[in-house]
Amino acid sequence: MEEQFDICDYINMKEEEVKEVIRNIPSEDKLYNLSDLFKVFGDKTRIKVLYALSVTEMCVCDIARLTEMTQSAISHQLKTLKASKLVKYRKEGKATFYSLADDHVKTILEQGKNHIEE
Amino acid sequence: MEEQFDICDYINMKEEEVKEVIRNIPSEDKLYNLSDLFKVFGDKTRIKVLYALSVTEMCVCDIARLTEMTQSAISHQLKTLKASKLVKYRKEGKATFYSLADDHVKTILEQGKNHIEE
DNA sequence: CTTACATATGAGCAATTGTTCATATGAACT
DNA sequence: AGTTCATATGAACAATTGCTCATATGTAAG
Repeated sequence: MEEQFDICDYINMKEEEVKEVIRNIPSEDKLYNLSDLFKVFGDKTRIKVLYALSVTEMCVCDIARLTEMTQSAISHQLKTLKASKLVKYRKEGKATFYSLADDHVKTILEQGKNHIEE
Repeated sequence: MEEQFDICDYINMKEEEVKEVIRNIPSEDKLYNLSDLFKVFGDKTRIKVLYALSVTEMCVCDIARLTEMTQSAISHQLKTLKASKLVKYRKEGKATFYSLADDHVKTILEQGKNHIEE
């Protein structure tokens, strides 16, 4: 059995706790999805968009206008938000209206706000 | 008054909604803090660490061992987590024991998990 | 079928990020 | 003092990211 990490010699934990920690750490797959989801929230522009959409559905051009970003930048970001299933959309003529996909979005934003506001 | 964004001509919203959207978008300062907080969750290694610490406090070397990362990588990440007030620590001899700063951490992870698991 | 408008998208670039490696700090023990 | 162990930190590098710019797609109206 070879050491692959340059870490300390002793384990400062009870055998039982070690097992529970290992059991508690999600699978690589889940970690990947989870971090990917939070990455999406980790950008000012996207958070602005989400807050805007938490009021009402909006077309791309109005999102751009109210967030003070270019149409292109917003369009790129909406693609990201769509990929994470945080927003959905419907087409109406030339316009595309975006809205929040579900209530998780608001809840996650709310929890984040709680943390920074204390 | 000059146009600074290459967006559409019309506003597809009621005057009232425009006002509410503007009111609802957080200040630059708050957006900065919020996105910065979520950025911290946006990394597999840091999420692993947080899940590990959600079981029990642990010293750096044990975190490294159980997350299968190097001591240095973990130490750097703990610095980030500390800066966001997601973890706290106490020193005991040569070792430093880290633990979750509060329950928001678990709640935020929980909400994220809820979103990806549907 | 043109033209105009709304949105999407690809390439390119600067900025940010996570890891590794080497080294520094600091505590405990001889 | 010197040695060992646990942790922290700085520099460097590859990888990722968010924007801009130019252009493509698609819809509606003339």
